[in-house]
Amino acid sequence: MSQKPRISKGTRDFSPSEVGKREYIFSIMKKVFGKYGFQPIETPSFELSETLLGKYGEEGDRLIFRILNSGDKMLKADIDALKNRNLNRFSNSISEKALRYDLTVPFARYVVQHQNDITFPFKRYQIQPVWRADRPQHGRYQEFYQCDIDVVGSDSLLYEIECIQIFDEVLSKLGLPGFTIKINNRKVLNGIAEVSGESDRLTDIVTAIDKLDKIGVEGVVEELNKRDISQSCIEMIKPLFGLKGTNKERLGQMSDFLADSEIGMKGLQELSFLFDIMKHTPIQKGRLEFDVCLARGLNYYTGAIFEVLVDDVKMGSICGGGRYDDLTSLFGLKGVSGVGISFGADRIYDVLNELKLFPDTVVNNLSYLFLNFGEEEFVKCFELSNKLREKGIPCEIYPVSTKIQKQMKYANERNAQNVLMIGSSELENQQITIKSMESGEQKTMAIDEFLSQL
RNA sequence: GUGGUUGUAGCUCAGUAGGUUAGAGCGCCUGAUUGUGGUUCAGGAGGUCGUGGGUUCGAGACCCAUCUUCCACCCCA
Repeated sequence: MSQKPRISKGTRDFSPSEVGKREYIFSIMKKVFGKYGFQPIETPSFELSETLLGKYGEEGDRLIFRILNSGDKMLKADIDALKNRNLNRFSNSISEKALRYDLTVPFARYVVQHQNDITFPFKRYQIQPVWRADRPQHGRYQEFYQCDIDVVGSDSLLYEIECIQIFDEVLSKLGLPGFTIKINNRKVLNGIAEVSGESDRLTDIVTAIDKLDKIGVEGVVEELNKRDISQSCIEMIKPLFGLKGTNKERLGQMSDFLADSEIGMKGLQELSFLFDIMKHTPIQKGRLEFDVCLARGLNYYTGAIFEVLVDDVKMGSICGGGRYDDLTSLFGLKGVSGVGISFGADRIYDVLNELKLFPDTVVNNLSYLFLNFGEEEFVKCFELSNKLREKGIPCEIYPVSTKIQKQMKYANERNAQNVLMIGSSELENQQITIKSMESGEQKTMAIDEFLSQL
């Protein structure tokens, strides 16, 4: 009985060229992260449910993949809870583990659990897949990679600066011609809420403003109305949506607006510091931009927030991040401030693909293919293949002595750069024929000469 | 989670109003070409029409369920 091959909703296979491209992205990231002193960690693909549940809000809990208990543990199923439609209780009775939903919460757990072994400030990066039971859409999957870097245990603004440097360096190294690094500060948003007399409605204001890109000024106003924000407040913050001028000018306008808010002014101070320091740093392809309307949905941010947009490509943000003050307190460790950023691997992949920025070498990794002309010839090729591999040159031998036409076709499809031929005449004269698959040219030379020119 | 949308050969898609044996292009295999690929020509293989029910004398087409795809919302990378 054969069955139709299928893969689960929202997942993808990655073929050799795709993995090659992805690894290329990761390798550049890792190199840059390492240069700034970040070290890799990994956490398990699944955690105890209690570690994850309740950390992402009600909406988030719904999207966490849960792992069904197996064996006798199934007997713990709380049938009464099911009958009473108490689904939370029922699912807890049949599941005690869940797939990782993001890298931040497991990281917080890790920091608290290993607090005595860690030297603070602790700088780590983590590149692993995460899972969400979301409904798939273009660019949204149920399994995808996250690349996070975080520093915990210091509230120094130095680390905000490093985040900006890393954004710039990674994305420039990947070849992006231009991108905007948007910066804002939650304290500024706090100040806005405070000044406009709605400080207890911060979350509502933030989620509404966050949609500005998508729904425009009128949309945001409507959204604020829907959320019962007072008219006077709306009128007051509306002008902020259209701030003009340089970063410095905009900061100036904001400082007029926030003059009466201590926290707001603190946020502006932090931002000014960042922009001042960045003057002393060579920045490559990125462009720093202060955007008061940048909000980011996540609620745990308390200081700087970041988002990166690529120029001239229709795509949402490819990176994001920010400062959070109390993430580890969820697991009982208080007073540990952190700042972290995340690279959207899938989106970056799509952008590089669209802009054709992947180098050829990422995909064409087979330098030489030996054709197979028979047993004796094969032995010679085998010897030579070892020598090429000693030099780190990727090569392969065609496995059987079949029609040359077929072997050439294989070379073509494998994207081999060159074909090596040792037939009876070459064997007799200790020679080798090299054919370039791109130009079609070929030449015959002594085997020793071939080896010495590699 | 809410509303909509899609599914026919390996891929992209035709298939009229429900009516014989479900088609095309590309790809694949074989040969023209036993030491030369990406071009050409000739031939060939490949489909339980997503799955399960139902309506009908008869279903790829109509109805229901389910899975999947894509889209909008919620949310998010």
